[in-house]
Amino acid sequence: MTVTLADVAARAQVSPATVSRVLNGNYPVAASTRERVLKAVDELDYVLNGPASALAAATSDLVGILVNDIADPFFGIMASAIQSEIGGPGGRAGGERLAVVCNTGGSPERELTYLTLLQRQRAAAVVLTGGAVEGVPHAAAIAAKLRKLADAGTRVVLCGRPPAPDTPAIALTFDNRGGARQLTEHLIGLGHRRLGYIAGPKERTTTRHRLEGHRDALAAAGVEEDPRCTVYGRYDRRSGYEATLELLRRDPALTAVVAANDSVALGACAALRESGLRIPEDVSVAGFDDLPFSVDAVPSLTTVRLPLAEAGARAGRIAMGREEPPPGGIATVRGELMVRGSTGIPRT
Amino acid sequence: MTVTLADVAARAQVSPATVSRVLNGNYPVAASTRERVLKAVDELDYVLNGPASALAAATSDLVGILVNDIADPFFGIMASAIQSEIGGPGGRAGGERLAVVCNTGGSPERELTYLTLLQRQRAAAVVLTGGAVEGVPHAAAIAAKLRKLADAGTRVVLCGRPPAPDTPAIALTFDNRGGARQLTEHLIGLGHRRLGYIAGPKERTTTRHRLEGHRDALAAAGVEEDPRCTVYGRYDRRSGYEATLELLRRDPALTAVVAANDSVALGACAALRESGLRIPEDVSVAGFDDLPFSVDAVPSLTTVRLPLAEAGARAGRIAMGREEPPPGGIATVRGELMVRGSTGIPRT
DNA sequence: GGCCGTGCAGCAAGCGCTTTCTATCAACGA
DNA sequence: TCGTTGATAGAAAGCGCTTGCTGCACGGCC
Repeated sequence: MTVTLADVAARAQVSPATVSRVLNGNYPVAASTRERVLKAVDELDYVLNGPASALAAATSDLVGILVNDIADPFFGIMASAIQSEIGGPGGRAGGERLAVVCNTGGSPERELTYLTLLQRQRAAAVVLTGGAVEGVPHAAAIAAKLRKLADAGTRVVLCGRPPAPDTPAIALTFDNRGGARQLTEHLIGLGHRRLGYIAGPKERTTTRHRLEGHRDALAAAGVEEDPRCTVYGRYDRRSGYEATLELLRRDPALTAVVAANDSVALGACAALRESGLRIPEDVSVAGFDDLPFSVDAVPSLTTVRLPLAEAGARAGRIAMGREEPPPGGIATVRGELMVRGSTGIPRT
Repeated sequence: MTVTLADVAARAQVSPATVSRVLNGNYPVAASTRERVLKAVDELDYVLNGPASALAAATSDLVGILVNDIADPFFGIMASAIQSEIGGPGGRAGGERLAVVCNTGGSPERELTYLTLLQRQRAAAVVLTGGAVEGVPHAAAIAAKLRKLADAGTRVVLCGRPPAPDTPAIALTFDNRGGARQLTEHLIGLGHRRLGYIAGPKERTTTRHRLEGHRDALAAAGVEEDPRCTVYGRYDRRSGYEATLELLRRDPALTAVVAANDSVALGACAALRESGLRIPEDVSVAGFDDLPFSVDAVPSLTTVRLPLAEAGARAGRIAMGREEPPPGGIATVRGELMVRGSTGIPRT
């Protein structure tokens, strides 16, 4: 059968307690004893029983990372950065932790279930990334769960998600609103007045904030906004493609398309091109996030760069207690406008 | 303190054993009793203690997914597909399992450490994705670990990775060699004779197989190959950019660039464009994988489509024991040549 | 010389759950 | 009416580890 602590103890001629202490290194053990134990561990190829250890110590080395869509680099980049700080193998942290990336698909139910699963595993920390789904029942349920997790000693960090009120969760929030505003201001500054907006899924905070920023800019510039110029969709390329065709149908004279994110913007570009429109001569296109492929689009995409990796790394450190949480438990992370080739002055 | 099974039992006026049986549903319990128990669970907001349960039952509901780079959609797509079949919340499988995505960064050491961590957690299954690192010590160490995992009852599946000899691991291998060969044959068929090849990291199986397929095609067509026409790099855009400049320096007259994957190809496109070369009029470019953004490149990328999602889903099902493993434990998954706008006849 | 502080190691009591074995009880056929 | 059987429920023994407390030896100190 599998090797247990007791087997190692027997081989090293010490008590199980001593083996445990050698392995955990949290109690003085004579050097000679330690060596004997380590030798036995090695010879027997002993691997600690995680569940047993977690049970006895009432702690776990699991850290959960919740993402909306793991196939989307937006989340992949953040998850990667978080994980690199979590420790895990190769991380700088001593204790080896298992970072668990969970794919919620953007569904609040699955999010909740994953949180329960993590609670069940007595996770050491949980990082929730990306926009939340709005709506009282969901928000309340998630908040309640986060509170319970925190009560049980799990550190909870939100990365790229608005703060969860009445919750001990630390929030690193992206300034989606400000970024979107800057972007649209840029377009307005170029002379655009007829802008189409392709939003994300309707009930997401990210969607709402970006849209609000866009509208703020329009309002500030005195550009009146036709609600028909906003189309809702998903955060993917396909959605951008379809929404753009729809926008073009509604207003063939629009001169700019602002997309909810870069993938959507790429889909928009494809649709415009197929419609015989040049970018940016006929129609300007702007994205959001500045994912790695955006600079490679032709023309390269004007967008708002979000420091995904930096934010993720910081969230990871906070989750591990290796960095002070921001004052008030909330920090706003700003984006940076990247003006590139896909936006220009409107056609006359 | 936290609520335990005993608390629930007390409240429902039954024994802990009965509560356990209700929760696991693997033993007859009278309907009335079950209801009483479930009510108590609900009222107390009881959450099972995972470690304790795993310890007592000697099983765990953790499933590990190892990926080389979680920020790369290649792995994100596979991981997403695997996870969707693993069960997890929302999955069709009844038992709720926690899918753990582990980011190895392509390092065999970290891979090994993650495997140990999963072994420690007594994972129910492990899926390793993507190419392996070649080299006897590593391969042997990984094989030994896989054997040990399998011995301990963990199901081991390789997805998009060559079979691990002397190992009970089920392998779903991509036909990288065949795909690469087809791709290069396509280019040769167009009339290209001076092809540059941008390979991935030198010690990876994926790199080697794709390169071999490329060379097979060249050899079969009687095109003699200059080793200077192959440049090694990483599997990212940057690498493609730099490698292309290098290739151009070595042979300004080349008419086609074959890249190790789509990201690399995109970088190659950028470099060519900056060098004043048109695609495909001056130089053809081909990628591999057919990631979602590849069709949006301008011109859209000729590449080999790998059924990442399908393969991942299948790997997930096999890992869960919901699908028969292929005969011999090995299946080859073929790619499909996607001819698009980035390849054309060579300039004269 | 007796005492005590110090440094290490062991004992043993759990951690919260699962599961085997046993007990109970009602129904039922003989 | 009684033994038998089937369906449930409970008692209790762990699962493999951690850790508070105890035990012991050694050396320095008064």
